[in-house]
Amino acid sequence: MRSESTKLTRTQQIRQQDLIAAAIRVINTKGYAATSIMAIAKEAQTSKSTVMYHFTSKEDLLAAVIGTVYADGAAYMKPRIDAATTMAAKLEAYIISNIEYLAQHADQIAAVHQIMLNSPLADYSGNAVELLELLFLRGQKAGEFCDFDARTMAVSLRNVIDGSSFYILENADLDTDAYARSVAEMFTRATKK
Amino acid sequence: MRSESTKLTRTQQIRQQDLIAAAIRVINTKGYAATSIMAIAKEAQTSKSTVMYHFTSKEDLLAAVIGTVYADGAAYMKPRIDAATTMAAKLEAYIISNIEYLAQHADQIAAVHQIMLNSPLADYSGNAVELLELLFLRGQKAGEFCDFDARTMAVSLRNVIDGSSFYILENADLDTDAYARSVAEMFTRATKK
Amino acid sequence: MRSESTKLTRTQQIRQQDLIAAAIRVINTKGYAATSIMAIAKEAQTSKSTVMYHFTSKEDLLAAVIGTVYADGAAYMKPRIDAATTMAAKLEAYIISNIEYLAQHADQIAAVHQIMLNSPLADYSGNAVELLELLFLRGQKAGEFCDFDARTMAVSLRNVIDGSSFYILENADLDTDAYARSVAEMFTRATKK
Amino acid sequence: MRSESTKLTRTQQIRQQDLIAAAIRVINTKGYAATSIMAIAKEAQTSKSTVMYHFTSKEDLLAAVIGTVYADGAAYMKPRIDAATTMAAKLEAYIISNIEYLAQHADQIAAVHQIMLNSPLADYSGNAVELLELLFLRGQKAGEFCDFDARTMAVSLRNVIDGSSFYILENADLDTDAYARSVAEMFTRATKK
DNA sequence: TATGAATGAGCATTCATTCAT
DNA sequence: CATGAATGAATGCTCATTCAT
Repeated sequence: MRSESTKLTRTQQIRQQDLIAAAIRVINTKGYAATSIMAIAKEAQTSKSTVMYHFTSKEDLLAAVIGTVYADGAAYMKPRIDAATTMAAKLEAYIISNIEYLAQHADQIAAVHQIMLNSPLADYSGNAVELLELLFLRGQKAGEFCDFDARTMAVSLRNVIDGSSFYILENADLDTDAYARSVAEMFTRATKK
Repeated sequence: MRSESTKLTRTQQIRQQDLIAAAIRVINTKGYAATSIMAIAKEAQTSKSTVMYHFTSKEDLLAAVIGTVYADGAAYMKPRIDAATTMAAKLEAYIISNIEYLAQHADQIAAVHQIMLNSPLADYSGNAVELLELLFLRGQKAGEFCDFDARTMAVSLRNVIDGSSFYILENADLDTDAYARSVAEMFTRATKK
Repeated sequence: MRSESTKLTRTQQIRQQDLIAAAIRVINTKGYAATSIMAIAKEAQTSKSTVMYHFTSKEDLLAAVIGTVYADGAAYMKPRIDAATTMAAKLEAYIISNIEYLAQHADQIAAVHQIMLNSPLADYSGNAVELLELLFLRGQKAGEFCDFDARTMAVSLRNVIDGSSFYILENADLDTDAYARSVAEMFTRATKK
Repeated sequence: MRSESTKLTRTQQIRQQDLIAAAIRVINTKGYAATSIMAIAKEAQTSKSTVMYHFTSKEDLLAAVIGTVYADGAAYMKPRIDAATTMAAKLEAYIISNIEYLAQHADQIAAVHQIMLNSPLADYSGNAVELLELLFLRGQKAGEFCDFDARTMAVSLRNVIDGSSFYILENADLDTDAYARSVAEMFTRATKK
């Protein structure tokens, strides 16, 4: 869709980020259905044509929104997971860092969810379930985890985390750290030997 | 909107069910955003006007989709949960009967989810979380469950179950009974003393 | 358009009059643009199809509304004009009986106006101007009226009378008898030798 | 609705005037009810979308039609009325200048009438009747006019003038100067002592 | 690099009309 | 006599996209 790796001017990058930010704001403010290029342009104080100039298509812009958020999320989580040595610790790090990231970027996450629910864009979450499944299998092989269906556990964990963003968004006064810890404990309990 | 009193002709009922089924198929196939009356009509092999003749508005049709699905879900689960005597057994019955129902009506459920996420049609799910929370609190008071945050657990369980319909839909060959049992075991382990 | 002189059943006549009355009510209540066959049917407590059964087309029904009102008006005015012997007296009788009729059937007249303004239905007012022009010419030949352009006078009088129905409708508390007399005096003055 | 500040491109102004002219033609040709955006677009030899691009809504376009017409009518009449010194002369100036203006812009005026009769767009005619009534009352107080109901006379004069635009439009070969003089004479006669 | 103009496709909805019963 | 069902055409309007500048 979008020009993948062509070098972008400094200004170009800034504009694109502006537009992505505007798109996120519009989605969360007006809802996905009302998120037209026109609305995004107005939010970013430019013209429709300018948005199209930078992204060539609506799908392209929306994909960029998803891409940006996913990359950020992974960048935040990876070092925290890597730092943990045992599989159980990695699981805990995964859950907590993921929910932390969610809580800090609730609006971006919500926007991404809306996009993915409405347009059958290439499944960016992609191998998230598979990677988790692998983590569980390794933990079982290492004797850290008890016996359970690794795939079901992986799917369930993703469902819990993905659902969390709505829960957090709807309960602004929630203690998200406590919530993250609760979920981590729950899965620790559900997996430990 | 639609006829309140069930004075519907035979043909009317049949047509309406046809159209509801078509709507469900379209939502699951093309996504909510692409679910236009035209698309539904084409799926049902009729004309746009015929759809409007039977439902007066898009919202009416969508509400009918939700309405037909929600009622019997509860009807299926309730006796199964009531039959269980301990809270732990009730939890297991809840999870298994819910996922069973989901599996048997996966496409309808998925469609309902999409409608409810995208349009603010009366929140039918209502107090599902609260009822679960109550179940967990009672189980803890009865000494059946260990100590955990009942609300987080309730939210997580609903997230896992709600997410399941998409998972089941996307994995047609999944052994849903085994999946239901896995999820039940997982929550049994996460809650048991 | 409509079956002109075929004998109508008693019930048929009643139904048709019901529907004409309903149409007038709808036009005055909801405005011409919202006057659909459906709306008329609802007002008359029947179905769309029944309206179509009695009138075959919307245009037909609307023409019937105009026809009914015009016939009534003429029936009311003619004896009063004929009773007058001089042309000046006929003019006065014309103006006063016309405005009287207008005042007593304000809603019907208003409906007719709306229909005629919106649909280019055969000009039912037809030769109203010509007949008036003739009256003026005869009055001038008889030496009752002064010298003026008979056509302009005829057109002006029709404009004044036609405009009156709106004025009467908008000023419910108007003394219509006094108003009718004022207009009659005005034209008497404008035409007398 | 439309741009308030007159920052319009050259092309924009031209296009807008084209479309306003097309709208007037359609209203007078096909009647208000048949005046759809599609019909206007076809008349202007463009597409529906282009009309919407320039006016954002049908109401907006129709309001623009009214707006462009109303202003200069008053501008044309006022100096002519002010130049007259007696009330009788003012009345004559009013009638003649108004019908002159009408005759020169018959189609625009007729279109405006149709729009205002059918949609409740701000009542531009406003206090026209009241102003005329005042003129008559002053003339009576000054001893120039005879005794008559000033309001009825005012309403009648407006009805005659307003009706004139249709009459002029339908009789293209009418000598409008003579017509204007006839009407003026008629009201002079009807009001003079 | 940015944008004004234009447009075709699509949307939900309304409506007059036809047809079979 | 009356009506339920069905439908094509049209309406105002939105939108992504193209193109010339």
